[in-house]
Amino acid sequence: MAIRPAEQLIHKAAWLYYAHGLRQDEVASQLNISRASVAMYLRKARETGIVNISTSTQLFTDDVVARKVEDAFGLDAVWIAPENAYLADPSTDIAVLAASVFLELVKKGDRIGVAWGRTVYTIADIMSFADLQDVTVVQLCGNLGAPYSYRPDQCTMEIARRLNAKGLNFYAPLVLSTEELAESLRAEPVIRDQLAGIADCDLALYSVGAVDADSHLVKCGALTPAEMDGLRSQGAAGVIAGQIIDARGEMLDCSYNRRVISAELASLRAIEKRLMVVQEDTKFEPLLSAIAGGLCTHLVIGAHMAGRLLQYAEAASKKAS
Amino acid sequence: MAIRPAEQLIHKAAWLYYAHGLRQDEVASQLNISRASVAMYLRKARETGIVNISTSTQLFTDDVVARKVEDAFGLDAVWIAPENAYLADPSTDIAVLAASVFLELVKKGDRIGVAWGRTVYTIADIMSFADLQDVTVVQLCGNLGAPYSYRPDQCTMEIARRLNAKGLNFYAPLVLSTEELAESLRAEPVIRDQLAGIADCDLALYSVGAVDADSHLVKCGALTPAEMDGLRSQGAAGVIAGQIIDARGEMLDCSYNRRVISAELASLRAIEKRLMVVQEDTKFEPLLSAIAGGLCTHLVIGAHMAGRLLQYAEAASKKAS
DNA sequence: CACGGCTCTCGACAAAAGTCAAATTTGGTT
DNA sequence: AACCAAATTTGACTTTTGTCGAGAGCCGTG
Repeated sequence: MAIRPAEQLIHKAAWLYYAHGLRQDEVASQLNISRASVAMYLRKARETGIVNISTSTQLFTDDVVARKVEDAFGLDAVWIAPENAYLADPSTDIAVLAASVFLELVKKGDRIGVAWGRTVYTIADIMSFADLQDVTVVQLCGNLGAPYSYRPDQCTMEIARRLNAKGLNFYAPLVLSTEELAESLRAEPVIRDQLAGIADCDLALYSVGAVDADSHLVKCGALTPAEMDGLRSQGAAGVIAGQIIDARGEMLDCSYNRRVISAELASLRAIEKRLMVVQEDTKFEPLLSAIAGGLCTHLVIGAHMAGRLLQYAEAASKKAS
Repeated sequence: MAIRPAEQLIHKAAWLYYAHGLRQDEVASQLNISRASVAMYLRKARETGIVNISTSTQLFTDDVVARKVEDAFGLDAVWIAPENAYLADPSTDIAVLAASVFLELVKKGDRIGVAWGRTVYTIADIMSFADLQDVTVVQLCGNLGAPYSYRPDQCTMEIARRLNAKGLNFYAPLVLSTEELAESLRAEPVIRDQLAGIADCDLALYSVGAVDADSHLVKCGALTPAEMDGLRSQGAAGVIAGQIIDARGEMLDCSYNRRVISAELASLRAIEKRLMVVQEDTKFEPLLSAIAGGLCTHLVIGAHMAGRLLQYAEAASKKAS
């Protein structure tokens, strides 16, 4: 990377420009360099996280609907991206919101668990940079081969890079061919330590997957569409960190789950802040299961999904009374 | 202030521009308003603290000298503004740095004590805006009349305004004419509560004053130059929140101090983070006294002052050995 | 209902910031 | 010492942003 004096210059330029409010040409003459260089330094400063530009996500929690969802499902905080008037692509809006919320939740010294999926990767991709030297980002589940562009380790590393944090990868496959092999691999010191360290996280970031042929598990070849169907008829309701959960949010008792190397649900529940982000409206049932299983304390969803959740909660409470 | 829909628009504009990275004209067409309005909304968003632009103060603590000062005086953190190559007015640089450091130290839910003086007011004046709704800013000392533009309550209120926080003022004069009156006023429930609440603060912001005719105490008429001289010969070494301290950083035993309504030193010491900012090089002795009295855990000073502190510490350790 | 007084909005211009290819410096290697 | 490759810097150009006065809309009041 850049050597010492360059770092220094970037910092000085950022300081004069953002803190003192000088114009770029003023900064340039102060530092005896051209204005173009100043512009470049400033871009680097933003990319390095030396300067931080963050917008409050207040408005998205202030929403009445968000409050209702919090109450109905006993969640700590809910953010709702208004799907209507905003952007062409609503799912981008959810990801941008999720990235902001994530950065708001991260604190110095934190240990962060990151799972895997299109949603998580999208978030990592649009997340702005920050300078959190003493943060550790740990991978929550084993790796999957290359056919897909967003692999578990990539999610972890990309987020670590953006935060200027340490990334801790999982050097094991997500799923193995026999239960015995998975068992012995889990007993390996390297893997065991990594798994044990998950419960020590302060914050987790994941989504929940649907149990259908579109799932990453199918696309990556971990499961065939037929196997997926079979699991569904056995009660599979969602996918968390590469593992199949049932409607109560508990691990489904099946061979696949026993062959997987990933975070135990108990470890995930031990994490104080569990940020779940759901982009697709089709993931209603999986989300319900995850909430039921206590796998989520903080939630980022779209307006439509929020509506469905509320509708469901109201129906449930009516039936109860 | 602005009504609801306007707030909403500001927020949306800020969101699309800063979080999504759209251009102003794109935001304008999204929201069906002119680009000029977008520019105006964005300015308001910055002024309201809906968007936060902060630059890391890392570089100023990373300094070797800063480390040495920390070690020599047992301080938690020291920031040094390099006085040479930067700006025309070095004292502005210290204030800007102090404001950034202050904003970095403030956390949600904090209670902040603010004292009074030119330094504090300068910091308040250049501090950028933030949106910390659940923060309380309390005034550390009684009020002084109007001849001066920066009164204690103004310092408090201005900082509260910038943070979008609650301001808690002190409705009592800083200094009274008799000790008896001060005594009874301190016993008043309103005042007593305020004084008692100071020890509950999480963060304090103050400077230290010099004991000379330039002091605010003299300029505001609380003391005459002659009285000031007298106090100095009695051992006065500095001014903290309107009170006179001696070289050990303890309250000087004098009539003036007994007539003052202000935070007790013990309350100040009970505050976890005590951020002291010193702009003028002439305040070397007062600063030493304040440090000696444990009135400061975090320190923002200029390079020259840092040099003098180190020189002093080295001389002291040499004598000791 | 017409009249100020008020804020909000817009168009046009000026100022500032971003970009890119060419030139220059830097650091390392033969 | 000479050379090359990579990184840095710059000037010239384009795009984007800030600003200001004019005009439009919106009350409460006489």
